[in-house]
Amino acid sequence: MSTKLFYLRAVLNKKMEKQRFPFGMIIGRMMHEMGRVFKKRANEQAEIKIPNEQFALLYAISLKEDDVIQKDMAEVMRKDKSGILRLIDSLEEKELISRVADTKDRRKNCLMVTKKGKEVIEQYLKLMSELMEQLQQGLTASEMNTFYKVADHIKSNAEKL
Amino acid sequence: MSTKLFYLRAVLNKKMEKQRFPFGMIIGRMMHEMGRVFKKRANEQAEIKIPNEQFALLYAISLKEDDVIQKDMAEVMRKDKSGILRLIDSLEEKELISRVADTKDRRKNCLMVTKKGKEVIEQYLKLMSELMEQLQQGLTASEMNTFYKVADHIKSNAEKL
DNA sequence: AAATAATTGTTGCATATGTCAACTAAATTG
DNA sequence: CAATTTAGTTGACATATGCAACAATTATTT
Repeated sequence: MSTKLFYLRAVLNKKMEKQRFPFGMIIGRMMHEMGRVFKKRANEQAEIKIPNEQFALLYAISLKEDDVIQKDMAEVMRKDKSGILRLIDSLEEKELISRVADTKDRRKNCLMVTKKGKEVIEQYLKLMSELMEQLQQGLTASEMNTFYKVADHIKSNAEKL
Repeated sequence: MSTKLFYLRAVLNKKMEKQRFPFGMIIGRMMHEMGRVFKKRANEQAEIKIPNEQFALLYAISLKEDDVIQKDMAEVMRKDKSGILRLIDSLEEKELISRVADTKDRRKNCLMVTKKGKEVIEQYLKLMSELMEQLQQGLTASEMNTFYKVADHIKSNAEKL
C-alpha cells in the first residue's frame, strides 16, 4: 500500500471516529461519569448535600467580592433570572446564603454566603480536589495543562457565537 | 525574597487557582456554552428539534448493531430504566424510533430507528461537526488530540470508581 | 407441574432545572 | 409628574433524574 493511501485512510478513520462519537458526546460522557462519582461521594461524605447547580451558584457568589445581586449572578451563570431566583430560594432554605435588602436601592437583594455556606464550599472543594487527584492518575501535568487550555479556548470561542 | 519562598508562593498560587475554578466547573462552563450555541443553531437550522438527551439516546440506539432493548440502553447511558423509558416515549411520539415487541421474549421491546430518525441524526451530526470546526479555531490538531485523550482517560478512571 | 424467583417494562411520585410571560415595586428619565 | 426601565417575583409548562412499587413474562427450583 502506498504511504499516501495509508495516510488518507488514517485521516478518514480519524474523521469517522469523530463522527461516530461527536465531541460534545465524548465530553458529555466524561462529565456524566465525573458527576456520578462526585454525587456518590458527596452523598457518602458530605454533611450537607446540594445538587451541582446549586453548588456552582453558591461558589460563584462566594467568589464575587463586591455586592452580589441576583441579576448579576444570572449574567455570570448565563441563566434566566427566574432560574437563579429558584436556586437562591433553595440555597436560602438550606441556610447557605441569605438575602439582605439593599439599603440604597430597595429593588435589590444583596446575597451573602453564611458561615454554614462557607463550610459547605470547603467540604465540596476538598471532595472535588480529592476526586481529581484520582481521576488524573496516569496523565502528565503537561497533558492536563493542554486540556485546560483547550477547554478554556473552546469556551471562549463559543461565547462569541 | 529567597528562591525557596518564591517557589512556595508559586505552588500556592497554582493550588489556589485550581481551587478557585475546580476542574468540574471549568469543563462545566465549556459544556454549558457549547450546549447553548448548539441549541440555538438546532433551533434555527434543524427541521426537527429534539433536546440533547433525546438525541444522545437516539444516536446511541442507532450505533448498536444487534437487537436493542430498553434495559441495555439504560446500562449504556448509565441511567435508570424509567428515565430511558420516558426518553423513548418522547422519541417514539416524534416518530424517530419505534418499539417492536420481541417475538421470542414478550417482555422485551426492540428499538428501531425510523427513516425520519436517521435523517435527524444526519442533520444533528452535520450541525455538530460544523460547530466544532468553528470552536476549534486557534487550536492545533495535537492539542485537540491531547484533549480527547485526557477526556477519555478521565472518563475511564471515573468508571472504575 | 406448581411454586418461586428473576427479568423487562411501566407507572407514580419527588426533586431539579430551563424558559417564557406577566406582574409588582422601586428607581430613573424626560 | 408621567413614562420607562430595572430587579425581583410568580405561575405555567417542558425536560430530566432517581426511587419504589407494580404487572407481565420468562426462568429456576422443588
